[in-house]
Amino acid sequence: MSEAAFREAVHDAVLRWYAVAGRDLPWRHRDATPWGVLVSEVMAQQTPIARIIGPWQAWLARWPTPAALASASPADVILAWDRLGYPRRALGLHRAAKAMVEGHDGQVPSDPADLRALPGVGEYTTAAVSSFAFGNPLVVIDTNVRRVLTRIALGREQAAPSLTAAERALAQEWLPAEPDRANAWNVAAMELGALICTARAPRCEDCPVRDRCRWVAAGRPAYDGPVRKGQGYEGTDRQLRGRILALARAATAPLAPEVLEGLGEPERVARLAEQLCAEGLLVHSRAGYDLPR
DNA sequence: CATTCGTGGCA
DNA sequence: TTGCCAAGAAT
Repeated sequence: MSEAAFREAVHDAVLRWYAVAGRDLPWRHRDATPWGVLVSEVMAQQTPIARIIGPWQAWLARWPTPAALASASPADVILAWDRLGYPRRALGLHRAAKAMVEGHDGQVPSDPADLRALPGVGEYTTAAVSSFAFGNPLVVIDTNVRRVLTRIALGREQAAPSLTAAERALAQEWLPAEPDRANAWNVAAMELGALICTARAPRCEDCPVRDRCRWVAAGRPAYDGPVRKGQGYEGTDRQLRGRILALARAATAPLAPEVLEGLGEPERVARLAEQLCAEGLLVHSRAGYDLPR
């Protein structure tokens, strides 16, 4: 069997699997707008899908268009983001909404270059919105797709720590030529990685391509490559920033200095609070630190 | 190219 | 119990 025929056989099996096993996520509905798709993609960056469904629905109900969000205050945006994590994403979405009002007639741009220019929109999100919202079949490469292709096509457990040119070429090679099929493959490959071909404890018994997967055929050999550095969280700046912002979200008035003292060394707390101000997540007035209301 | 940037659930 | 990791982007 040629490599092209191998790919096509995998496509067929995964697409058939997706048709019956794919999740009914709200941004996949026919009435979902490009704006809804964009919001879902930004929320999903490094945050589990299960945790964003509720917030996504609330967000779209409150701000159904880029113009609606552009009119909100940064504080409302940060509060609505709640605890999805990496709150700079919320500010990025807010700035992106303003940019769409200013430069794109209040619409999510369909031109990939215009999408890519929006704050918080990188290579992945550009491709995802292009494919899922506009039917423009750019190759979508996220952590799921990387893992799926690494296992099925290369027979290895994990992809390299960072996306390589070879991986991009592989994913492009694996993208079906026919546009509709390419778009369907993009979402189906991601879904397979999310539900079956998971990082830990993959459910190979339930995999539609278990009989074709080169990793399974090789006996599921363990990852043999550069050691990945764990994220680490306890005691980090990230943790403390999160605590500062959590206090600000819960407060209805500027945070008094003594409130912040309990979080750690005053110098460090002040440094991080100032950093949060520089990023637009807080403002510093005589009364103390507060959300940018 | 390596780091930084939240939060929470689960093996 | 705790380390791992989840639809990345920016620097």
